[in-house]
Amino acid sequence: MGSPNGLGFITDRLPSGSRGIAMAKQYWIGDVRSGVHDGEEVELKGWVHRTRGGGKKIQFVVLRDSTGIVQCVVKKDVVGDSCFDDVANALIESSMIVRGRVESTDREHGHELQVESAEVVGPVNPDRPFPITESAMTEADGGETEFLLDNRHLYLRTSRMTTMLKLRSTVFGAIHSYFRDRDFIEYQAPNFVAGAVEGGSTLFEVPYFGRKAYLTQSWQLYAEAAMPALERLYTMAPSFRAEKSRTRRHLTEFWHAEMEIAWASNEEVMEHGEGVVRHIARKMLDERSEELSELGRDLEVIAGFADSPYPRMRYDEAVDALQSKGVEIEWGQDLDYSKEKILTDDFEVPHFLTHYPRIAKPFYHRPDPEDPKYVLCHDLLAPEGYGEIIGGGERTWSEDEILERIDEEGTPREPYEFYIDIRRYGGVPHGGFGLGVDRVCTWLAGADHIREAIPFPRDSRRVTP
RNA sequence: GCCGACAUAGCUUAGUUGGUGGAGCGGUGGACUGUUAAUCCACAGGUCGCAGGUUCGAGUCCUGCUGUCGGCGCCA
Repeated sequence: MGSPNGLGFITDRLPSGSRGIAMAKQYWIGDVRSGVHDGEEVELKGWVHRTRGGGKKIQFVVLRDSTGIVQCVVKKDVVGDSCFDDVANALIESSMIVRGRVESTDREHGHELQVESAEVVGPVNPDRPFPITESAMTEADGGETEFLLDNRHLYLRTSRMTTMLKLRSTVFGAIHSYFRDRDFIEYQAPNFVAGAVEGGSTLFEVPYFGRKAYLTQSWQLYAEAAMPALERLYTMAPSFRAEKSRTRRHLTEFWHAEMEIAWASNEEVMEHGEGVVRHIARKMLDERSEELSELGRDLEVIAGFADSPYPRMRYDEAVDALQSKGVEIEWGQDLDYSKEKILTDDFEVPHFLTHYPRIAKPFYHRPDPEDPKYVLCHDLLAPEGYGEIIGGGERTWSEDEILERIDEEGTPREPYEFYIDIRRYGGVPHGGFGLGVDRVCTWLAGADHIREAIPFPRDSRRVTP
């Protein structure tokens, strides 16, 4: 059974009182299910997952904590009348402390608790029973009904969502460890910004003491400012896009893992993009194989994401490939999702698309010195129809070139003066990428919708709960 | 911004050519007692999203509104 962070027995890592901290909880259901407590007296603290029986002599309570569920057997002649009635009256999601002996059995869970005493800590009022019922879960079948979205704060406790949140934690941890193990400095950019970063129409405007400010769309421009100071830097932070997107890949608030690296080529940035995604897949297998299986994920497929090299394809090759499949596309057009999807059908692992036409990409992408019709950029497309998970490339880094690119786009220079300044004082080649963390979680979990992979999804129609 | 669906009990839903809205889960009461989505019996729970219209009669047909969902564009 999965422990909270997938590293083995929970109790081994929580030495009681070793740091002078009173331990709130000593025993974990995940450990009980692993068998380490067989024959021992334990005290379990958790929530009622389900009750069965509830008669005159014996009843069964399936107790849940963050590490799993276990059946507790409550017999009237053992616990006494009053305790037996308290347990019988405890509805689903009541919190409870039970004490008793762990017994190995050949029944369903393999281990169960013979309860000697029990107390309800936080009861549930029968006038307002826990609203997430079996039918709500079964019918939704992992999907996201309006009801479950409205009750997201309660849906979080269900096994599917708990599993998702654990996978998500592993993805976040893997991204940090990838960059930190390679001497990247974690660096924070502001979330309130004054000007547009890209495509001003997708900015969220917020009142700011009589002025207008915006929520950041990306860490990138501020990362470039720190690039001459730190040389190798990364972040994981929310980004905000006011897009009325109604797709299974978009949120208005999403977690953005971004990196920037000095003296680097598009090629080197791509190596890190591939590296971090493979590292995430590897960590998922190491720490969360059980959770992946619970969600129906084939571990062999995930192993492919961790071990196989990611192919690269130039934009021109992609256009040829699409045209040979009879897709209508003209050179210079950006590749939208429907076309990406057709391309990803040919691959079993993520693959890169590089060298887009400069007219299809914003000014900060550096034109290819070998053929300035193209820019040195890359997108990483996840297979299985999950689409783009990374966008990055080399930055326009000389003052002349950045001014030329800004002017040809018709973008005003004024808001970008600080950005141009970076080029005026010792500009160097550099690059970076942004990775959609929630998209990676969605893809690796095999979820149908990005909303399933984040605790409180935000889109154009929902900011609650 | 564009296109397309849907809205019935706390939840998931059935509801025929328009004729007094049913079920499963959850809740309550009872039976049963080593149950595994426990089972069995009974009870409670509905302004059929809102507002108009057609009709003798509307959950059902029409119009508008609101909300939600799905897809496209945009992107991570």
